[in-house]
Amino acid sequence: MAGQTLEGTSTGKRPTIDDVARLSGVGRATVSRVLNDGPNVSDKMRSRVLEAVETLGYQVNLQARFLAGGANRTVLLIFSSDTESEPNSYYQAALETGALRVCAQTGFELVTHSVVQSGADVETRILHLVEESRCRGVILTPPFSDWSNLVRLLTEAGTALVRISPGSSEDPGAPGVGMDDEAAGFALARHLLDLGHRRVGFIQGLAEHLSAERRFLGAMRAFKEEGLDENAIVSRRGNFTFKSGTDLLPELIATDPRPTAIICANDDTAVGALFAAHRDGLDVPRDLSIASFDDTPVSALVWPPLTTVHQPIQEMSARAMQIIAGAGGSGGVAPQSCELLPFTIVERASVASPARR
Amino acid sequence: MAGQTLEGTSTGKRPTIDDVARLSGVGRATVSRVLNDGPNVSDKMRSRVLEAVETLGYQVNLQARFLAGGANRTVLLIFSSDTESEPNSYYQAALETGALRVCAQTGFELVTHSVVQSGADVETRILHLVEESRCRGVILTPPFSDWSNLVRLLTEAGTALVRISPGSSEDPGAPGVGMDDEAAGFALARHLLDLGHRRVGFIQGLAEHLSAERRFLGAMRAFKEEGLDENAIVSRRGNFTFKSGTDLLPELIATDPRPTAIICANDDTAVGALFAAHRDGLDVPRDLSIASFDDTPVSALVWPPLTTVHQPIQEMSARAMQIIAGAGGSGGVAPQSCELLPFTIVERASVASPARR
DNA sequence: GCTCTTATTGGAAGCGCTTCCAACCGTTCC
DNA sequence: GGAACGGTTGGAAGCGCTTCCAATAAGAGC
Repeated sequence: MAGQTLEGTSTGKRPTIDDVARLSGVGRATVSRVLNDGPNVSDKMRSRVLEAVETLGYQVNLQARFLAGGANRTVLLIFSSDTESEPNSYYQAALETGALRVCAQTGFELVTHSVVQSGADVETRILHLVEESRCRGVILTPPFSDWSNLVRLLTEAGTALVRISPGSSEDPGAPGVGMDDEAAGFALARHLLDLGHRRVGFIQGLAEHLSAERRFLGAMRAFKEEGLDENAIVSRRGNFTFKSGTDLLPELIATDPRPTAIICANDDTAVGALFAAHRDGLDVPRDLSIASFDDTPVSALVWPPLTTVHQPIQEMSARAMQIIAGAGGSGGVAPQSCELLPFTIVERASVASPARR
Repeated sequence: MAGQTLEGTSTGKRPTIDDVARLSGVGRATVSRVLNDGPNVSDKMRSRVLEAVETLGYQVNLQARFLAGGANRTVLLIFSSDTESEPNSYYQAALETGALRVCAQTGFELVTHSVVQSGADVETRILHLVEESRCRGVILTPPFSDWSNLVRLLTEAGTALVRISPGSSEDPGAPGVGMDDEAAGFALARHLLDLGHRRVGFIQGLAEHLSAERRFLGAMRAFKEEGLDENAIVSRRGNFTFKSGTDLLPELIATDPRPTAIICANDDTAVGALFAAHRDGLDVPRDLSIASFDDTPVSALVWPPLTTVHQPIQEMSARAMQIIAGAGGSGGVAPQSCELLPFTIVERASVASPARR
């Protein structure tokens, strides 16, 4: 081979691995090994290559790397969007932020997809999305995380899958990350009981969101263990919206005897209930305590601020990303378990002991 | 050539373009043309290929397509994240949702990045992100959209760049999408004037967010045109947070004569101000009107709901995506102008005529 | 000193796709 | 009737990278 042509290296184009190889006077394969922390590279070679990379400002072409068989570093984050309703923006943004944080550390890329939940071919559409992207992993958010058929399809497609807040932690299938919703429901109910409440209303969420159902069941268990009368508890089914709260609160406080506290499936509903309470001239918490789940920012912004169960949303998605990132080339993702992150009850002013009647 | 080998097409692997070519008995180049809606393909060939694609369930490998020179369909959405503060989740989520909607229609992929704003090498880090991804375009959100050096660097790197809410619409550089902040500020101030307010307080945002400054200037223009006294207006500088509102409201209402209305740079600040008003025993809107900008969901959830200027966030990012998607292979993005989307004042209960003293 | 291992190294074969270009075909025009 | 022509078609050359594999260098053991 004639003298190594150091000239004519790059002409406006980005440097390639061959440019690096030429500059450092080594083979292309060696450069590749250095770039991938491969084994069997002498220190001398390594530093020579690294130096060339530095001077050339070389950056690998990820598409080429993947084409050639390297592992893709893309992870899909899939949200459900109802056709018209505003998405639950905080929940979505927080999940994303948590995942993004881990991405920045690990060099992964997060691609977000919002899939309209209606229509018959939803599962197929998602499957297509995943296959086309050739991604390394998928993070599925509720309620998709509970669609066991979808979970099965994706798993069969060989995707590293992590589910956010799966409804049942024993459900076989893919691993999941969530919090112990049943225990959270129990704890919040217990908190109200400890303050002296004996008549409680509950505004539930959508039945298909299993994790929300588990919160409800946990609360019911607390009431039952306390020996409360069956009809000491009144519940109505909402759909997680502000409107659920404004619409259903009147129904709950119309019952006799009137509840002294209301638990809502999520903060938005609670804020709606609070709004309705103001509207109807009730003083919170003197006349009525209101508590909820999630601890989204709005819960601290309203007056009075809401007592709510803090759900570690960012941590959940961060953990999900870690699981995928750690799954390595093919090492099976952690066993099909569901990691439960700790929750805490954030006590604010919307809850107090019931006024003596 | 011997009989076309229809057998042995795929063995567990995904079908490739060659499989399609073989099955349909045409050349690989023709398949490629069909897939890309290329010119000069007879209907007969086209339908034959399409049929083969169908039976094989073929999907292009995007990485390979890009490697071979096809246009990438990835767009980067870059957010700024302060080290620890909670991101403005609604703003972020709404921008993303808008962009995602267009992505779904156009087959683009949105990759979100959250870049920590502190540190000296921020611009370099962003540039790296962009170069490494080989993306088709970049959407820059505030305050990055006003970093003219960054804009210049990215433009020089040959990226299709669209800025969200750039501070100045005349600023040369890349195209932008926003709303007429100056006019919005003017309109909101005018609204208060029309109701009879003559003493107004203003809680500003961070000075580096130029679009917020323009709102302030617009409001000041309205006051000036009305002939209000210089010191009829009191302003304090906040940082867009709830805390800004709670902290600064007392200062504003401590002035003599006391303002009858407060304008806040954004909803969070207004919610804080409202919180402080409750705390300090003021009745909103009887004792004090509060208005703000953005119309994020929280503005409708608090009591009383806030009068605020609706900013079409989703539409802004949707438009940004369209500009990038429409920029085609290389056709220069629309001239370096800034598209201004219409805003509207959403009248709610937090604003009323000042009480007669 | 010489053969046998073992750690390094570079050549070359693709990964799946786009695109240039030469070949081809049915027309149109002189 | 033959030359020129524009619409079609398929072969082949990469895009930049990983990885298999043969080749070489360097120790190790007798």
